[in-house]
Amino acid sequence: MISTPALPPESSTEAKRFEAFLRAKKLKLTRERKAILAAIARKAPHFDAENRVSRATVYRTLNLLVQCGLVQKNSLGSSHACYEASHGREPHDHMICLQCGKVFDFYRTDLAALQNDLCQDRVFAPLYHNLQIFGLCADCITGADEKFIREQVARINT
Amino acid sequence: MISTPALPPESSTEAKRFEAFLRAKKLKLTRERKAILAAIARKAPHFDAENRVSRATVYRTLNLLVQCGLVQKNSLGSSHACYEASHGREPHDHMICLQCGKVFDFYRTDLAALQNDLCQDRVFAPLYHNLQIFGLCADCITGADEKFIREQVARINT
DNA sequence: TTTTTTGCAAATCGTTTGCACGCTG
DNA sequence: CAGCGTGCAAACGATTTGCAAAAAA
Repeated sequence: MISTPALPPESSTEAKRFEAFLRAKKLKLTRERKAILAAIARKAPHFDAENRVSRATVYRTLNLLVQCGLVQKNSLGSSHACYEASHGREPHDHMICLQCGKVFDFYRTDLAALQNDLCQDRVFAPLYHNLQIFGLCADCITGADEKFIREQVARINT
Repeated sequence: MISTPALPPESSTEAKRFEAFLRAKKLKLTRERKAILAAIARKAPHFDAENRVSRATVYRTLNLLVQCGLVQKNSLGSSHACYEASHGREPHDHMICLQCGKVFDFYRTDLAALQNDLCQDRVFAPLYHNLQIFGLCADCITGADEKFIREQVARINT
Protein backbone atom coordinates (compact mmCIF):
# COMPACT_ATOMS: atom_id res chain seq x y z
CA MET A 1 0.00 0.00 0.00
CA ILE A 2 1.21 3.50 -0.80
CA SER A 3 1.10 6.29 1.71
CA THR A 4 -1.41 8.90 0.70
CA PRO A 5 0.36 11.40 -1.54
CA ALA A 6 -0.54 15.05 -1.64
CA LEU A 7 -3.52 15.43 -3.90
CA PRO A 8 -2.74 16.84 -7.31
CA PRO A 9 -3.50 20.56 -7.56
CA GLU A 10 -6.48 20.04 -9.87
CA SER A 11 -8.41 17.87 -7.49
CA SER A 12 -7.92 20.17 -4.59
CA THR A 13 -9.18 22.96 -6.81
CA GLU A 14 -12.21 20.90 -7.59
CA ALA A 15 -12.75 19.99 -3.99
CA LYS A 16 -12.62 23.64 -3.01
CA ARG A 17 -15.10 24.55 -5.63
CA PHE A 18 -17.47 21.86 -4.51
CA GLU A 19 -17.12 22.82 -0.88
CA ALA A 20 -17.84 26.44 -1.67
CA PHE A 21 -20.89 25.38 -3.60
CA LEU A 22 -22.20 23.24 -0.78
CA ARG A 23 -21.60 25.99 1.73
CA ALA A 24 -23.45 28.50 -0.43
CA LYS A 25 -26.40 26.14 -0.57
CA LYS A 26 -26.17 25.14 3.07
CA LEU A 27 -25.62 21.54 2.14
CA LYS A 28 -23.37 19.07 3.88
CA LEU A 29 -20.03 17.71 2.84
CA THR A 30 -20.42 14.00 3.42
CA ARG A 31 -18.02 11.14 2.99
CA GLU A 32 -20.01 9.91 -0.01
CA ARG A 33 -19.89 13.25 -1.78
CA LYS A 34 -16.17 13.46 -1.24
CA ALA A 35 -15.71 9.96 -2.59
CA ILE A 36 -17.68 10.67 -5.74
CA LEU A 37 -15.88 13.91 -6.36
CA ALA A 38 -12.55 12.16 -5.84
CA ALA A 39 -13.49 9.47 -8.31
CA ILE A 40 -14.29 12.10 -10.89
CA ALA A 41 -11.12 14.02 -10.22
CA ARG A 42 -9.03 10.94 -10.77
CA LYS A 43 -11.04 10.20 -13.92
CA ALA A 44 -12.27 6.86 -12.63
CA PRO A 45 -14.08 5.10 -15.41
CA HIS A 46 -17.73 4.85 -14.42
CA PHE A 47 -17.02 5.34 -10.74
CA ASP A 48 -15.97 1.73 -10.35
CA ALA A 49 -14.16 2.46 -7.17
CA GLU A 50 -17.26 3.91 -5.61
CA ASN A 51 -19.31 0.80 -5.40
CA ARG A 52 -19.92 1.37 -1.75
CA VAL A 53 -21.93 4.44 -2.50
CA SER A 54 -25.47 3.64 -3.49
CA ARG A 55 -26.65 4.41 -6.96
CA ALA A 56 -29.27 6.81 -5.63
CA THR A 57 -26.59 8.84 -3.92
CA VAL A 58 -24.39 8.86 -6.98
CA TYR A 59 -27.21 10.33 -9.01
CA ARG A 60 -28.12 12.83 -6.33
CA THR A 61 -24.52 13.93 -6.12
CA LEU A 62 -24.08 14.09 -9.86
CA ASN A 63 -26.92 16.56 -9.99
CA LEU A 64 -25.15 18.75 -7.49
CA LEU A 65 -21.90 18.52 -9.43
CA VAL A 66 -23.72 19.51 -12.57
CA GLN A 67 -25.23 22.56 -10.94
CA CYS A 68 -21.82 23.47 -9.70
CA GLY A 69 -20.22 23.05 -13.11
CA LEU A 70 -17.82 20.25 -12.24
CA VAL A 71 -19.68 17.72 -14.31
CA GLN A 72 -21.39 18.13 -17.64
CA LYS A 73 -24.71 16.50 -18.24
CA ASN A 74 -25.70 16.07 -21.82
CA SER A 75 -29.27 15.35 -22.68
CA LEU A 76 -32.15 16.99 -24.43
CA GLY A 77 -35.48 16.67 -22.77
CA SER A 78 -35.02 12.97 -22.41
CA SER A 79 -34.80 11.34 -19.04
CA HIS A 80 -31.52 9.69 -19.95
CA ALA A 81 -28.30 11.59 -19.87
CA CYS A 82 -24.60 11.36 -20.42
CA TYR A 83 -22.39 12.60 -17.61
CA GLU A 84 -18.85 13.76 -18.20
CA ALA A 85 -16.36 15.42 -15.90
CA SER A 86 -15.61 18.99 -16.94
CA HIS A 87 -12.17 18.73 -15.46
CA GLY A 88 -9.44 18.34 -18.05
CA ARG A 89 -12.02 17.70 -20.70
CA GLU A 90 -10.78 18.70 -24.12
CA PRO A 91 -13.73 20.55 -25.55
CA HIS A 92 -14.56 18.13 -28.30
CA ASP A 93 -17.67 17.43 -30.31
CA HIS A 94 -19.16 14.49 -32.11
CA MET A 95 -20.09 13.28 -35.55
CA ILE A 96 -22.52 10.41 -35.37
CA CYS A 97 -23.35 8.03 -38.19
CA LEU A 98 -27.06 7.45 -38.56
CA GLN A 99 -26.53 4.18 -40.34
CA CYS A 100 -24.10 2.32 -38.10
CA GLY A 101 -24.11 4.47 -34.99
CA LYS A 102 -20.35 5.01 -34.87
CA VAL A 103 -19.25 8.17 -33.11
CA PHE A 104 -16.31 10.29 -34.29
CA ASP A 105 -14.77 12.95 -32.11
CA PHE A 106 -13.55 16.20 -33.53
CA TYR A 107 -11.93 19.28 -32.05
CA ARG A 108 -12.45 22.85 -33.03
CA THR A 109 -11.04 25.56 -30.87
CA ASP A 110 -13.21 28.23 -32.39
CA LEU A 111 -16.43 26.66 -31.17
CA ALA A 112 -16.03 28.09 -27.69
CA ALA A 113 -15.83 31.53 -29.21
CA LEU A 114 -18.93 30.82 -31.23
CA GLN A 115 -20.69 29.79 -28.07
CA ASN A 116 -19.96 33.07 -26.35
CA ASP A 117 -20.87 34.94 -29.47
CA LEU A 118 -24.23 33.24 -29.63
CA CYS A 119 -25.06 34.24 -26.10
CA GLN A 120 -23.82 37.79 -26.22
CA ASP A 121 -27.15 39.39 -27.03
CA ARG A 122 -29.22 37.47 -24.56
CA VAL A 123 -29.14 37.02 -20.85
CA PHE A 124 -27.66 33.57 -20.70
CA ALA A 125 -24.31 32.62 -19.25
CA PRO A 126 -22.85 29.76 -21.28
CA LEU A 127 -20.76 27.19 -19.45
CA TYR A 128 -20.14 24.64 -22.16
CA HIS A 129 -21.65 23.34 -25.33
CA ASN A 130 -22.27 20.10 -27.07
CA LEU A 131 -22.38 19.91 -30.84
CA GLN A 132 -23.46 16.74 -32.56
CA ILE A 133 -23.36 16.39 -36.31
CA PHE A 134 -25.46 13.56 -37.66
CA GLY A 135 -24.82 12.08 -41.05
CA LEU A 136 -23.24 9.14 -42.79
CA CYS A 137 -19.71 7.90 -42.32
CA ALA A 138 -17.38 6.74 -45.06
CA ASP A 139 -18.18 3.07 -44.59
CA CYS A 140 -21.88 3.61 -44.81
CA ILE A 141 -21.72 5.97 -47.78
CA THR A 142 -19.87 3.40 -49.85
CA GLY A 143 -22.25 0.66 -48.85
CA ALA A 144 -24.77 -1.20 -50.97
CA ASP A 145 -27.38 1.51 -51.27
CA GLU A 146 -24.91 4.23 -52.07
CA LYS A 147 -27.01 5.81 -54.74
CA PHE A 148 -29.98 6.21 -52.48
CA ILE A 149 -27.93 7.63 -49.67
CA ARG A 150 -26.13 10.14 -51.82
CA GLU A 151 -29.42 11.36 -53.13
CA GLN A 152 -30.64 11.74 -49.60
CA VAL A 153 -27.61 13.70 -48.55
CA ALA A 154 -27.85 15.94 -51.58
CA ARG A 155 -31.47 16.65 -50.88
CA ILE A 156 -30.99 17.59 -47.27
CA ASN A 157 -27.82 19.59 -47.68
CA THR A 158 -29.27 22.04 -50.13
CA MET B 1 -66.37 9.92 -43.34
CA ILE B 2 -64.54 12.11 -45.81
CA SER B 3 -63.42 10.91 -49.18
CA THR B 4 -59.66 10.65 -49.27
CA PRO B 5 -58.28 13.98 -50.53
CA ALA B 6 -55.12 14.29 -52.53
CA LEU B 7 -52.22 14.35 -50.11
CA PRO B 8 -50.50 17.70 -49.71
CA PRO B 9 -47.31 17.98 -51.78
CA GLU B 10 -44.96 17.76 -48.80
CA SER B 11 -46.28 14.48 -47.52
CA SER B 12 -46.29 12.94 -50.91
CA THR B 13 -42.65 13.94 -51.22
CA GLU B 14 -41.95 12.35 -47.89
CA ALA B 15 -43.96 9.30 -48.74
CA LYS B 16 -42.01 8.87 -51.95
CA ARG B 17 -38.76 9.13 -50.15
CA PHE B 18 -39.80 6.59 -47.59
CA GLU B 19 -41.05 4.22 -50.25
CA ALA B 20 -37.81 4.49 -52.17
CA PHE B 21 -35.92 3.78 -48.99
CA LEU B 22 -37.98 0.72 -48.19
CA ARG B 23 -37.64 -0.57 -51.72
CA ALA B 24 -33.86 -0.11 -51.63
CA LYS B 25 -33.74 -2.14 -48.43
CA LYS B 26 -36.29 -4.68 -49.63
CA LEU B 27 -38.62 -3.83 -46.79
CA LYS B 28 -42.37 -3.71 -46.90
CA LEU B 29 -44.67 -0.73 -47.00
CA THR B 30 -47.26 -1.58 -44.38
CA ARG B 31 -50.36 0.23 -43.22
CA GLU B 32 -48.66 0.97 -39.89
CA ARG B 33 -45.61 2.51 -41.50
CA LYS B 34 -47.78 4.68 -43.68
CA ALA B 35 -49.78 5.79 -40.67
CA ILE B 36 -46.72 6.76 -38.69
CA LEU B 37 -45.22 8.63 -41.61
CA ALA B 38 -48.50 10.42 -42.16
CA ALA B 39 -48.66 11.42 -38.52
CA ILE B 40 -45.20 12.91 -38.79
CA ALA B 41 -45.98 14.68 -42.03
CA ARG B 42 -49.00 16.33 -40.49
CA LYS B 43 -46.91 17.25 -37.47
CA ALA B 44 -49.10 15.29 -35.10
CA PRO B 45 -47.98 15.97 -31.58
CA HIS B 46 -46.55 12.76 -30.18
CA PHE B 47 -48.38 10.55 -32.67
CA ASP B 48 -51.59 10.80 -30.68
CA ALA B 49 -53.63 9.74 -33.65
CA GLU B 50 -51.63 6.58 -34.03
CA ASN B 51 -52.72 4.85 -30.90
CA ARG B 52 -53.74 1.83 -32.85
CA VAL B 53 -50.16 1.13 -33.77
CA SER B 54 -48.26 -0.61 -31.02
CA ARG B 55 -45.44 1.14 -29.28
CA ALA B 56 -42.97 -1.45 -30.47
CA THR B 57 -43.88 -0.77 -34.07
CA VAL B 58 -43.66 2.97 -33.60
CA TYR B 59 -40.11 2.60 -32.33
CA ARG B 60 -39.16 0.18 -35.05
CA THR B 61 -40.50 2.54 -37.68
CA LEU B 62 -38.88 5.57 -36.14
CA ASN B 63 -35.54 3.86 -36.53
CA LEU B 64 -36.21 3.37 -40.20
CA LEU B 65 -37.27 6.98 -40.61
CA VAL B 66 -34.10 8.10 -38.94
CA GLN B 67 -31.94 6.04 -41.26
CA CYS B 68 -33.82 7.50 -44.14
CA GLY B 69 -33.40 11.06 -42.91
CA LEU B 70 -37.06 11.90 -42.43
CA VAL B 71 -36.77 12.01 -38.69
CA GLN B 72 -33.96 13.31 -36.54
CA LYS B 73 -32.92 11.41 -33.49
CA ASN B 74 -30.98 13.35 -30.95
CA SER B 75 -29.03 11.57 -28.30
CA LEU B 76 -25.48 11.22 -27.16
CA GLY B 77 -24.39 7.72 -26.52
CA SER B 78 -27.35 7.24 -24.25
CA SER B 79 -30.07 4.79 -25.06
CA HIS B 80 -32.71 7.44 -24.70
CA ALA B 81 -33.41 9.81 -27.53
CA CYS B 82 -35.43 12.70 -28.72
CA TYR B 83 -37.17 12.24 -32.06
CA GLU B 84 -38.11 15.16 -34.25
CA ALA B 85 -39.44 15.30 -37.80
CA SER B 86 -36.93 16.76 -40.24
CA HIS B 87 -39.71 18.01 -42.45
CA GLY B 88 -40.32 21.72 -42.16
CA ARG B 89 -38.09 21.86 -39.14
CA GLU B 90 -36.46 25.23 -38.77
CA PRO B 91 -32.87 24.35 -38.02
CA HIS B 92 -32.79 25.59 -34.48
CA ASP B 93 -30.60 24.87 -31.52
CA HIS B 94 -30.95 24.93 -27.77
CA MET B 95 -29.67 26.72 -24.72
CA ILE B 96 -30.35 24.74 -21.59
CA CYS B 97 -30.24 26.08 -18.07
CA LEU B 98 -28.36 23.81 -15.71
CA GLN B 99 -30.08 25.23 -12.69
CA CYS B 100 -33.75 25.09 -13.61
CA GLY B 101 -33.70 22.96 -16.74
CA LYS B 102 -35.52 25.45 -18.94
CA VAL B 103 -34.78 25.14 -22.65
CA PHE B 104 -34.45 28.14 -24.95
CA ASP B 105 -34.49 27.80 -28.71
CA PHE B 106 -32.29 29.91 -30.90
CA TYR B 107 -31.77 30.18 -34.62
CA ARG B 108 -28.60 30.81 -36.51
CA THR B 109 -28.55 30.39 -40.22
CA ASP B 110 -24.78 30.20 -40.36
CA LEU B 111 -24.60 27.01 -38.35
CA ALA B 112 -25.47 24.87 -41.33
CA ALA B 113 -22.50 26.35 -43.16
CA LEU B 114 -20.32 25.63 -40.17
CA GLN B 115 -21.52 22.06 -40.21
CA ASN B 116 -20.50 21.56 -43.82
CA ASP B 117 -17.24 23.32 -43.21
CA LEU B 118 -16.45 20.99 -40.33
CA CYS B 119 -16.95 17.96 -42.49
CA GLN B 120 -15.18 19.14 -45.60
CA ASP B 121 -11.84 17.57 -44.80
CA ARG B 122 -13.13 14.20 -43.70
CA VAL B 123 -15.24 11.57 -45.28
CA PHE B 124 -18.48 12.23 -43.51
CA ALA B 125 -21.70 13.42 -45.11
CA PRO B 126 -23.51 15.67 -42.66
CA LEU B 127 -27.29 15.59 -42.65
CA TYR B 128 -28.11 17.80 -39.72
CA HIS B 129 -26.66 18.94 -36.46
CA ASN B 130 -27.70 19.58 -32.93
CA LEU B 131 -26.00 22.22 -30.85
CA GLN B 132 -26.76 22.49 -27.17
CA ILE B 133 -25.34 25.28 -25.07
CA PHE B 134 -25.49 24.64 -21.35
CA GLY B 135 -25.32 27.45 -18.87
CA LEU B 136 -27.43 29.59 -16.61
CA CYS B 137 -30.50 31.55 -17.61
CA ALA B 138 -31.33 35.06 -16.48
CA ASP B 139 -33.63 33.93 -13.68
CA CYS B 140 -31.06 31.61 -12.22
CA ILE B 141 -28.20 34.06 -12.49
CA THR B 142 -30.11 36.64 -10.50
CA GLY B 143 -31.02 34.10 -7.87
CA ALA B 144 -29.85 33.91 -4.30
CA ASP B 145 -26.35 32.57 -4.90
CA GLU B 146 -25.56 34.98 -7.68
CA LYS B 147 -22.06 35.67 -6.51
CA PHE B 148 -21.08 32.04 -6.53
CA ILE B 149 -22.57 31.42 -9.92
CA ARG B 150 -20.88 34.39 -11.52
CA GLU B 151 -17.57 33.21 -10.21
CA GLN B 152 -18.24 29.80 -11.66
CA VAL B 153 -19.12 31.19 -15.05
CA ALA B 154 -16.06 33.39 -15.05
CA ARG B 155 -13.85 30.48 -14.19
CA ILE B 156 -15.11 28.20 -16.89
CA ASN B 157 -15.36 30.75 -19.65
CA THR B 158 -11.73 31.70 -19.56
C1' DT C 1 -46.32 -19.13 -50.17
C1' DT C 2 -42.42 -17.04 -48.34
C1' DT C 3 -40.61 -13.47 -45.76
C1' DT C 4 -41.27 -9.53 -43.25
C1' DT C 5 -44.12 -7.23 -39.61
C1' DT C 6 -46.99 -6.69 -35.96
C1' DG C 7 -48.74 -6.87 -31.18
C1' DC C 8 -48.24 -8.39 -26.78
C1' DA C 9 -46.13 -8.93 -22.71
C1' DA C 10 -42.01 -9.50 -20.40
C1' DA C 11 -37.36 -7.86 -19.94
C1' DT C 12 -33.99 -4.00 -19.71
C1' DC C 13 -31.83 -0.01 -18.21
C1' DG C 14 -31.00 4.47 -16.45
C1' DT C 15 -33.02 7.28 -13.11
C1' DT C 16 -36.11 8.75 -9.26
C1' DT C 17 -38.53 8.44 -4.96
C1' DG C 18 -40.50 7.20 -0.23
C1' DC C 19 -39.06 5.99 4.01
C1' DA C 20 -36.59 4.83 8.27
C1' DC C 21 -32.11 5.28 10.03
C1' DG C 22 -27.43 7.61 10.28
C1' DC C 23 -24.34 11.40 10.16
C1' DT C 24 -22.93 16.49 9.69
C1' DG C 25 -22.91 21.04 11.30
C1' DC D 1 -29.96 18.21 18.62
C1' DA D 2 -32.05 19.54 14.13
C1' DG D 3 -31.79 18.73 9.68
C1' DC D 4 -29.84 16.96 5.70
C1' DG D 5 -28.14 12.70 3.54
C1' DT D 6 -27.95 7.74 2.76
C1' DG D 7 -29.28 3.02 1.46
C1' DC D 8 -32.72 0.10 0.05
C1' DA D 9 -36.14 -1.46 -2.59
C1' DA D 10 -39.89 -0.36 -5.23
C1' DA D 11 -41.60 2.72 -8.80
C1' DC D 12 -40.91 4.67 -13.36
C1' DG D 13 -40.74 5.63 -18.19
C1' DA D 14 -38.55 5.01 -22.52
C1' DT D 15 -36.97 1.44 -25.38
C1' DT D 16 -36.11 -3.45 -26.81
C1' DT D 17 -36.93 -8.28 -27.58
C1' DG D 18 -38.93 -13.15 -28.17
C1' DC D 19 -42.56 -15.31 -30.11
C1' DA D 20 -46.78 -16.68 -32.50
C1' DA D 21 -50.23 -14.72 -35.42
C1' DA D 22 -51.15 -11.49 -39.55
C1' DA D 23 -50.01 -9.13 -43.68
C1' DA D 24 -47.33 -7.80 -47.81
C1' DA D 25 -44.83 -9.22 -52.02
